[in-house]
Amino acid sequence: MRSYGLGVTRWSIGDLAKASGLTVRTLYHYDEIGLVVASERTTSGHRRYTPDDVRRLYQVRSLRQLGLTLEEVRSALSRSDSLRPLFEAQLAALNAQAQHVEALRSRLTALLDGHTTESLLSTLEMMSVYESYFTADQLTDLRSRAASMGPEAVEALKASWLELVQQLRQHMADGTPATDPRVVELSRQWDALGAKFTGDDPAIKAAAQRSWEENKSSISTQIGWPADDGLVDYVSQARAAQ
Amino acid sequence: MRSYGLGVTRWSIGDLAKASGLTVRTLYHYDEIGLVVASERTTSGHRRYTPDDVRRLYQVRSLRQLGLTLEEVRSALSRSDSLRPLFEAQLAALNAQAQHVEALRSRLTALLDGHTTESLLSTLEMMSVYESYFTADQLTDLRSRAASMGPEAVEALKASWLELVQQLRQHMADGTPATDPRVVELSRQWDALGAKFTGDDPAIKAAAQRSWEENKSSISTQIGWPADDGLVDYVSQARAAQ
DNA sequence: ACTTGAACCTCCCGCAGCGTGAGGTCCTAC
DNA sequence: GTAGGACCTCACGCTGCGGGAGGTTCAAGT
Repeated sequence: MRSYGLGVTRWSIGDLAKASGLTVRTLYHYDEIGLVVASERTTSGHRRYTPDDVRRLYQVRSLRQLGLTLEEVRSALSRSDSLRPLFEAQLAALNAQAQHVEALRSRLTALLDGHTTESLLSTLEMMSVYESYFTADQLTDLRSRAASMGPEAVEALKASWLELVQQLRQHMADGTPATDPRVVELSRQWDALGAKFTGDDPAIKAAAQRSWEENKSSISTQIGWPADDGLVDYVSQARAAQ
Repeated sequence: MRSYGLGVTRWSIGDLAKASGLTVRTLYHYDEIGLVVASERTTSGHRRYTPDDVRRLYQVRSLRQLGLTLEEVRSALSRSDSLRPLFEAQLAALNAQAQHVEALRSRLTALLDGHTTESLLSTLEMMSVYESYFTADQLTDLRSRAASMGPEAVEALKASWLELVQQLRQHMADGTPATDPRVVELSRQWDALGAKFTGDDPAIKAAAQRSWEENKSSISTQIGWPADDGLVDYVSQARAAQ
């Protein structure tokens, strides 16, 4: 910082960086994109920040500390009307982000609590391959069943399952109504295949049926499958139209 | 998907994208970086994914859903030892992220609850310019005082304040001990300047003094100033050495 | 007056994880 | 034969800077 008499005060980029706690590179960047520009230059080209520039920088810094992007900061400073809507939107975004992080956390803790070290990846793979349409309890059953079935049979079932899912997604993408006979037929194959996985033990079947109904809406968030996927509901509708 | 008899099943990139819910571009990307490569190609160069490729893709997808980066996924799949340490590290990272989001949220809600629409930005600016060394209540007082002082006087004070902060940061960076006479002198200027801001109303002064002592450790987190900044403590030490 | 080291300047590449064309080839169906 | 969809390979764009190269300029000491 440097005084030129009569209260005329200018800042060099390095001093401003130290005072604000930002880096010189960051100030260059803000200058480049026109967010905080040094209003003056020395004859040799060195930036000189005026008090107005400094004030703007501190405004930018405080808005950044609320988690806004640089573009959001720019528009916040350009429009003179209320900042409240912007802040409320930001709060909503933060809430969504918090929810997302929380979902990841709960899944990870559940995984770490419930499974032995070696089974982590295989459990994950099962969860993923079977498209999250079974609960964690069911997956435990399934793994033991898979072990007794032998790897080839499991591979064959997987392939069938994947083909089913792919065809159903195709119909969804095409906008085929769930009541379409072809979709209904696929949903029956879906259930039949599910039965092969769950086996013919009536206790497991009943439990699968029950937990399916109970969890179908929460499974997607539990396992992290995007909630707007809709495949589960699609199949449910087809099953109902049967 | 396509069968070539005897259970030999290959997937085209489009079908695999539909079945997995990822985009074709994503599969290209995974192929480019060698994360999930199509083991085969047709004579014309079209990718054919084998069942092993498909399984690997689902493993990748499930690990991605836990919030791992692509590099973390790669190393997780390459090393055959336990995934538990990796998952625990990821959980720790998620916890830190949750804390960060929570801090932002609380600051925003506090702002939205406590201030009128028009004062949001000016409050933020004050908070930022005065380096978070006053509480929100004090800032309310200060704004009214600033209004009665006139803008030029306020600017002059701001400039002095910024210069002080810059010099103190410089001493901190240089490793000057807080007991150094120069630093002690600066801390006295700091207090004197603070007195100018808080005015000579003894009630405000006392409140400022009290809340300063009460809040000095929590202010940084409240306002979001990095906790490792240390400038507040540095000044406190210098004041004590006086 | 000269030197030296710190501070400053302007390019420019890099990062994660793809999105989004551009421009060309291939495959299948009619 | 041809239309349209699926596939291919570049290659640039996004966020918010970090970091380095290679060249001036400034302030202080001799």
